Amino acid sequence: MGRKQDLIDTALRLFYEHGIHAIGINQVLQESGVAKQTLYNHFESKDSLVEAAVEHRDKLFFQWLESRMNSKPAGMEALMEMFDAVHDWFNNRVPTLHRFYGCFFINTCGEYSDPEHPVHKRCATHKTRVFELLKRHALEICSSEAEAEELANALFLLKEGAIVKAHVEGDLDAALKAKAIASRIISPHY
Amino acid sequence: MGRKQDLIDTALRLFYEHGIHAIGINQVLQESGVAKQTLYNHFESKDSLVEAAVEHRDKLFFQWLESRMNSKPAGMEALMEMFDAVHDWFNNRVPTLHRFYGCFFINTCGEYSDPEHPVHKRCATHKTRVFELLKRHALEICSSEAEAEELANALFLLKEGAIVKAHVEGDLDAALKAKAIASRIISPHY
DNA sequence: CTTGAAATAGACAAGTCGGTCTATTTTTAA
DNA sequence: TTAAAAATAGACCGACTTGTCTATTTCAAG
Repeated sequence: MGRKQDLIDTALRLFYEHGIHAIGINQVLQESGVAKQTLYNHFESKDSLVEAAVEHRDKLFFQWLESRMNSKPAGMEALMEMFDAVHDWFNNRVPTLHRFYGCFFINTCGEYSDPEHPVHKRCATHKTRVFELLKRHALEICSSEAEAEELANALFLLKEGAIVKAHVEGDLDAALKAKAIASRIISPHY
Repeated sequence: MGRKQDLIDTALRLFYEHGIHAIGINQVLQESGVAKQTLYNHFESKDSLVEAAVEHRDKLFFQWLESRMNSKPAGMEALMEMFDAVHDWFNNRVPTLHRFYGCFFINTCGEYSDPEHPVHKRCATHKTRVFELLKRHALEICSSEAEAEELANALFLLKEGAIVKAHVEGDLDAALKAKAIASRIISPHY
């Protein structure tokens, strides 16, 4: 599993930092120190390497976020912890996620706009997974499923907005501002 | 002004739909019907055409949003109108803005991650302009500058989050959901 | 009608793209 | 130890990249 994972790691790092279409296969090979034939032994095309990179980022990011939220009591506190977690991410305190260059999935959908493209779909799946994570915790403090859905949606939008603001405008406190708004939304819920 | 604007229009359309690095100069030339030398007569490089496209999109988008908001009484109603406006955008009812492929500025920052790059900076400027527009209206219904800043920030994050959700997950009602959340945030303000 | 600017087509350069192929070396297992 | 599998370097392919250059044509103003 060594070479294949090296390729995925290097590809993800370069794709995340510079965008996917800006990075050529040869650069991935050079920086990973893997031979070209080895790449095409493990992947049938660049696109399939891209899919693997997206898949890997999904795993990295989701596991990280889930474990951060699980470090707090389910419900309110876990939901608030999410904002502290992304705050750390924005400020480059999460080595696992590399330096912050916005959301890899948002960036990637900008390059694969067609919603039917497998890469775009894979990014959508990631976002849906995160949303479900929020909803699970929202259910702990809401009196109905519909209310939990609404709350999870509000927190999700604030989080996505904060990611955009942090990346585009370089606002490193975007997560904390989002958290403040979230806490005002969440308080009537308990 | 004919040929130059043709180039900008065509470039913007293609960049928005497919991403910037995925589109070559030759494709812009072919689809606009302009000769290569004419392009390099008006622009010194592809990057400078990219900057012109970003500038143009800023103008198109901002003027559209501002006029939509100005069609309502300043303050609360104008702020709510923003969500109806982007709802129309998401659902392809604003021909001026082309078919919806997410936010061109967010997408572009995904391809130009370096915050010092002129293209990235230009995208940041756009977002700041929109934020200031919101803040101007927030001041109409807030009792302090700080409060207006907070309100504008909340609405801004919800709007950005809705754009992301609409594009990545294909949620065409994202703007209406954001509006519902916004109206609950905004009501204590008056 | 003429002159000069603007636009044209298209060849050309030097380099990169994704991808294939061959031939050699390294690693792994029986 | 030996045989198969995996990885290697690097040539090679055709297409495409941004950008330059020449030579011709279109067009508008005097």
